[in-house]
Amino acid sequence: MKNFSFEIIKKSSEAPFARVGIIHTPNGDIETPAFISVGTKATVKSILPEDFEKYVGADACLANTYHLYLEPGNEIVKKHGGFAKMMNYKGPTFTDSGGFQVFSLGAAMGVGVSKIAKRSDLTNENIDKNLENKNKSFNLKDFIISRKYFFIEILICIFIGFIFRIFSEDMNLLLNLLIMSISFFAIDNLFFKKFRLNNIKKQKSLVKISENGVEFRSIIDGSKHFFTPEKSMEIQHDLGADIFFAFDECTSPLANLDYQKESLERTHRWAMRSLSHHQKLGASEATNNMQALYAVVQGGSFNDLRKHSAKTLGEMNIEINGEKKYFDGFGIGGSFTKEDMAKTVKISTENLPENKPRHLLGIGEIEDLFLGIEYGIDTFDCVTPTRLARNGSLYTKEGRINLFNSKYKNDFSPVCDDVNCYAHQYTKSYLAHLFRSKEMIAATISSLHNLHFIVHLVKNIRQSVLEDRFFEFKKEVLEKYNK
RNA sequence: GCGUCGGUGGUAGAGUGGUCAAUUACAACAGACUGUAAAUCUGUCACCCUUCGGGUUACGUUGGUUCAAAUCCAACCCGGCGCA
Repeated sequence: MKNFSFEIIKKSSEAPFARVGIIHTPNGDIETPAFISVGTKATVKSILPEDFEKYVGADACLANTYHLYLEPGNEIVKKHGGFAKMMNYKGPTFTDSGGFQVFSLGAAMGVGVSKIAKRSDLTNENIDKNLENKNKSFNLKDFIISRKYFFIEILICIFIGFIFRIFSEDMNLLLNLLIMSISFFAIDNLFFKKFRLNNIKKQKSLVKISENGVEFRSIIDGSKHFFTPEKSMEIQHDLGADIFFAFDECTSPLANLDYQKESLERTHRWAMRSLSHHQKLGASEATNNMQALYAVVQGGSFNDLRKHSAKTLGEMNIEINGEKKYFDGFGIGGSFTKEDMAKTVKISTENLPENKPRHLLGIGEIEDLFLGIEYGIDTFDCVTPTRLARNGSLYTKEGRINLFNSKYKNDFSPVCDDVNCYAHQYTKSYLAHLFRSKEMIAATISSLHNLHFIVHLVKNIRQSVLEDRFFEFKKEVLEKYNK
């Protein structure tokens, strides 16, 4: 059984940052660049773990701390000997720290913000609105809109106020107003409750961030849980992945510079606490392995912050018995616009130590994979292939298709023209039928296909770097895909 | 034959005098999805005009009452049930 290490086999002669390497882990090697499939709750959704190994040909998979902590609970996972054993998966594994849920259940909750923002959304107005949402829990406008007969209620109250005035003419105006407002709430609650429009109510954030950590509300039952960097480390030690991440905050793309700065510094302090607690915990009790810990570079779309973050985390260390312990690798996280992605990734990687692996968190569209590799990314993970697959979208060399479109009812061509792909043996028409009739294996076949497609695309990009024809391959693939 | 209940958009099924081109669900047709609140979500869904908006025809058929009818009345047609 090997300990964690990373070796670079070749640096691209064309793209100055691109490289080919191997990450050695106790559970096998990952030939980089590689796409890591996501299996949030210790299952790659809709696929049997054995089929995942057999048909996808992926090098590794990634699970999530927050989700496994809530269900079935890290103690239970630990008793299985880690999540990989639990799901009978034999390859290398990752766990995410729960840092992404700080965003997805927090700033993004019910607001319709994705971590990849469109530049058009990044107006000052939206950024201000984002701040407002954070500061205000009561919104007068929503209060009024949600009451269908608000003005009738007001009229009734004014009428009541009027009557009171008639009966005692010397009544204090303030008292009169008080009576009116009390009667408003009384009437509102007694008679107009059923006319409230609840769908206007925004869903509230499920997280509260403080210096010490993050208070989460369970998405399952609403119960309160407090994550600190130490707690995240402990859970991830129980989950027993080969590679895991320091607890961080994934900020909203709508956050302004001041907030990004404040959050970044906190994420750095959390990184230090993660590193030190990881060393204190030692080898994972679940697996008896010393896991590899990655820090997460943040800083949004701001160049200075990204550079600062990469440098700080790259140098961060803790001295144990006279030996300095550093992070084993680095994740690049956070949010940015599509346009800023290249710049952001480049600034991050060029300021990180060269001999350590870099993982681009949650990125995985076709163009982005080329982009990431071009700028020195070694591993990716992304939910897109499996989520799209479940929703009826498939990757093809000619672009993405939606199998729900009526034209596929009569399309008898194979789902995939790669004979090595499991989906090759079925027609699009059949798969379209499975989707329309809501049959479960629609998701299975599609997920196998999409994962196979992406995993092998990255493998092919790796090969193209080895053969010094990265740009040629990129052009060939993207031209066809975006046609 | 008598009695009784009913006939609403592709389907199921609300509405029972103006707020109704008609709630809702399903189906259909599109779109979205980037460290998984996601087998999810959004939009369109009578016809016409250029969007706001406006116009036309529509709740079995025909006629009536009314300023106003899917909604009330009458006759007819069709269906379920009960009795002969």
